[in-house]
Amino acid sequence: MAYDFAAIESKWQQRWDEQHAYAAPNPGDDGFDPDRPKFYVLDMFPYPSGVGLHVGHPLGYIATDVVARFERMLGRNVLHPMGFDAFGLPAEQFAIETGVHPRVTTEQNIANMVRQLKRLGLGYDWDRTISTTDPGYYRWTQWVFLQLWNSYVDPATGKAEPIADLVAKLESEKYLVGTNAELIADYDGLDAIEGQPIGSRPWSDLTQEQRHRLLDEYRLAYLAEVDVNWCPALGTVLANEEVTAEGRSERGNHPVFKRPLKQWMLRITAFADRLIEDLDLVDWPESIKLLQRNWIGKSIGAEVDFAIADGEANDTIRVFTTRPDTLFGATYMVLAPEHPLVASIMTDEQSATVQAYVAEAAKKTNVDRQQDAKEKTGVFTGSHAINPVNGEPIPVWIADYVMMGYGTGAIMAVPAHDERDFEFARKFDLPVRPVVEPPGYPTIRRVKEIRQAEGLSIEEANQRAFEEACDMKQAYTGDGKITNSAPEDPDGLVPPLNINGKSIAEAKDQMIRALERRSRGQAKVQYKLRDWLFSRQRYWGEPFPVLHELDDAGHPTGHVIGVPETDLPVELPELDDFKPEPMDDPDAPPRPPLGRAPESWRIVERDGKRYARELNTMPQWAGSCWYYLRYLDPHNDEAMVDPETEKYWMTGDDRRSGVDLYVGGVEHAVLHLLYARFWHKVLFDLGHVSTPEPFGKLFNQGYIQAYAYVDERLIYVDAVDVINQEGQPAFEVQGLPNQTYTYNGEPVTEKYGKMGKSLKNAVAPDEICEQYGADTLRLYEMYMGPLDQSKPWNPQDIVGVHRFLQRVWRNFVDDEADVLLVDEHAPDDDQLRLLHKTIKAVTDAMGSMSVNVAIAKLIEMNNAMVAMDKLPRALAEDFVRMLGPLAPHLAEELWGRLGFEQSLTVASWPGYEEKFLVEDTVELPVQVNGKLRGRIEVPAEADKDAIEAAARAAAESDEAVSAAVTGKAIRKVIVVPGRLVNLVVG
RNA sequence: GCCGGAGUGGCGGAAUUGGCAGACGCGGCGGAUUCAAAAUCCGCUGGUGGCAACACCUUGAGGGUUCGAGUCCCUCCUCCGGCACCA
Repeated sequence: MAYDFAAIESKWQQRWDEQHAYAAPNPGDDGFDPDRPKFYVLDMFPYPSGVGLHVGHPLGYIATDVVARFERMLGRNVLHPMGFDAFGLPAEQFAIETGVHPRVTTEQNIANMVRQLKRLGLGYDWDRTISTTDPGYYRWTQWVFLQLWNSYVDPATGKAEPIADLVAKLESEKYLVGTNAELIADYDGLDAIEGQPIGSRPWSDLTQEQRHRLLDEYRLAYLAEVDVNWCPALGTVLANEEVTAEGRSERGNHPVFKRPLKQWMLRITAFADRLIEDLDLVDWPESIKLLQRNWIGKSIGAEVDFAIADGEANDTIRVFTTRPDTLFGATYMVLAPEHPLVASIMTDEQSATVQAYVAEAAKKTNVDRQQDAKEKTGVFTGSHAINPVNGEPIPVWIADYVMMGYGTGAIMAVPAHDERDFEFARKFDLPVRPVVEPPGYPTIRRVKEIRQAEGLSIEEANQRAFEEACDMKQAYTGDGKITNSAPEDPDGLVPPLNINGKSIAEAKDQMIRALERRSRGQAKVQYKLRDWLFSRQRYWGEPFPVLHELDDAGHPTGHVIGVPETDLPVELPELDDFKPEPMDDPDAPPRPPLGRAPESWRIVERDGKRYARELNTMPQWAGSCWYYLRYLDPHNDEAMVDPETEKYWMTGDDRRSGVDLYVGGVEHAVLHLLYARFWHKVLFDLGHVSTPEPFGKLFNQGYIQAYAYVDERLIYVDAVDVINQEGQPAFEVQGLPNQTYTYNGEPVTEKYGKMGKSLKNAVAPDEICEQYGADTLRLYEMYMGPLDQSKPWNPQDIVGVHRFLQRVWRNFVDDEADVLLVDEHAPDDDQLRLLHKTIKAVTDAMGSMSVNVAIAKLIEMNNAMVAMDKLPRALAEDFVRMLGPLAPHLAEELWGRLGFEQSLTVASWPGYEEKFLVEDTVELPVQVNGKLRGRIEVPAEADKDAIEAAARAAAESDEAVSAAVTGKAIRKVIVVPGRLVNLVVG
């Protein structure tokens, strides 16, 4: 009988399904063994799309399945779950087009994908599967949201704590409330009148309304008016990543506008520091850590307040700078065009120019601004500000190279030491004053010389000296010593501050302290990270578990209460029409689809008051922020997850905290992976989870790429139907040089990219399973190359691994007689050595996720076994065990034929480590003058002397070695234990 | 522009992390089987020279460290990813 993969695979898939073979027991369940260490291996769960999986999707799933099976083999209690991230725009869009409710299509899509996944023989614990759209699931998404809403970050601890604790601290006057709603704990040192710090008040002085507002300022989930990407044609806000570079919606290509809207926000910025620091706790690719660090974008510097010289006396312009040390070099200031002070500080003469510039800037999108970045533009406001350290008035400009969205939207410009400021100063002929002396350049002395020689002013001499030092080509941003500080203030208003000769780091420090003493600034840490815009005007998402209080007239009062936990979930109402409402007017108020829900859903009465439900829904990312926790205890109605269960799966003694291995694509580097870490930290602070980080080890799999073809209009055509000039299907005979391709007789051009629907080059796994079987597909995908690399799908290569499986089959089973070719004779020493070597290599390779190498070793071993007359049983059994994680169906079948009743792929391998991982002898290469001449076998424990002695013996006895040494003296013997011996002769 | 990562046969890729470069697979060539084809099996397959054993060359380019470099250091080139006026 030939290798009948179809029969074998369906037989075993059915059996695994019936037996719930991959169900992992929780503590307290039947079959739970507390002595087994846990191993939690997780895939990034997919979106259940209507077209199902293509062969690129399961790449990561197969890898985790191999690891899961391997770890199970080593005796661990393995949790390997799968679920679906099913809320979101595509389902809704599809529903709008077809009129079928998204729940229906979602369920169909999930069923289809489960079928596809099972067909690949992936050993998931299907009893634990979840879908984010299931009310039993999103009930807990809402619950987590309420945790956020009911928490604040305490300034003393930096941790999330219940908002009730804040109330208690305010009531006991542990905290007073400052003028800007800041919490003041240690008010001993502040100026006080009658024991109370100026400008601060106790909680008891606040009105009900003020208390409400104050708490809302601190909640981790809050409502705020923010600038959002508003797409009137789609009737919804969009996330930045849903907007194209041209400022249009990714779906439908409609214009997108920036506009302020009141939206739910999550205070992720309160965790910015910890999100950076705790990256040190996890085993993630450095590139991903770097991406997150850059995204959070921490800058350490200072805020400095500049008084306005000739405007209203009270106005100050606050700037953020990372270079407070260069404050003496600030020769002008720049405000972003959107800066709120622009209108009040421009002079009458300049107002027309300024207004024109501001209006022009408002029309530009961010993208235009970037494209215009090469040419700086700006206008003078007519006003001046006072440099707080030398009292000098400097002009205030407006320019769009300063962004309102970062820092304070205003900068002090130091053209001598900032490239952008330099460029701007050159263009508008503003003074450039160097205050950092490049090493080796004596600026101060040179300035003096120039002044004496040419009788120039300080300003002019500085300029000249700087031109010499920097060749006037660019700003000097390197290290150096401070110069030019502390010029005298003619009015004597500002005490001189001399920091000349200090290093940049020292000068930053001194400058900040000086600013603090004068109340003109303070140290400040700035982040690029923004708070997370958390609401969408869509139907197919989680409803918010909050209620808006209404007054008697039915208008919102602005007060919000949380829905009690016992009333969760807030289910999505049934709607006949869930379309978002398109509108032409970009300023019209949004009308989210939930506004069309029946009044019985929208309006709630509680304690005699009327409340309106929130009509926005949560964004796509919400459900995926915590799903890895729900897998642990998916049917729990009492809690998100049982604490004991959470502790067991998320903490391990000898392993990393959290999920032991998390595999997914890089595209989630800064969104999902950052959001999930944020939620996890909140849950950690509140005591709901036991680890500070959710994912101990992260692995990014590469993409499967494939050729794609575009016609003359640059539109992708179905790749499978493209033929080359010989009439062969291009998709099967790939990568040939100098080919011409046609589609329906029309010429097309070959491209190359990520496999997927948009390039029309997707290959369905079902086709491959049909033709070669799931084991072949699994093996091929693992064999293509390193898991973290992108690699081309090449159908020709599939036969290679298929032949391997056929060879394995023939090796074990006689084709004609259908009998086993294995008997009880003992393997000889060479065979055993080969087996040990292979198992060691396979183990090492699997451990380092190099599954492709592990497969190569198995092929090598099988090729060696083919040459044997009959397989010794000991060899055969261990070979099948190693094959188990990679080709589980075939391995199960052979295991059964070897006479075992118990399933192989859920069993552990007893005695594995003692049996194979102990090496007693090692083979060392022997070199003569760096050239390999022979090998010696020495005990693994041998010390340097013993190895040297063995090598000297080989120089006498070993033919090749002695030939190389003959006639020459051994001058030196280099011994690297465990590695090599080198005889230096001459 | 800045920050990452990578360059090895005709192709995908190995190389115990400084120790026989090219494992394993594809493709190619030759052979077996077959009326024939597909499938399958066996042998060869980095380059140059040689009938041959063998010799020499070879990991993007150039230099360096070392008994020994694909691997480490410096300079340059190319490709891929991320960020992009972030003060």
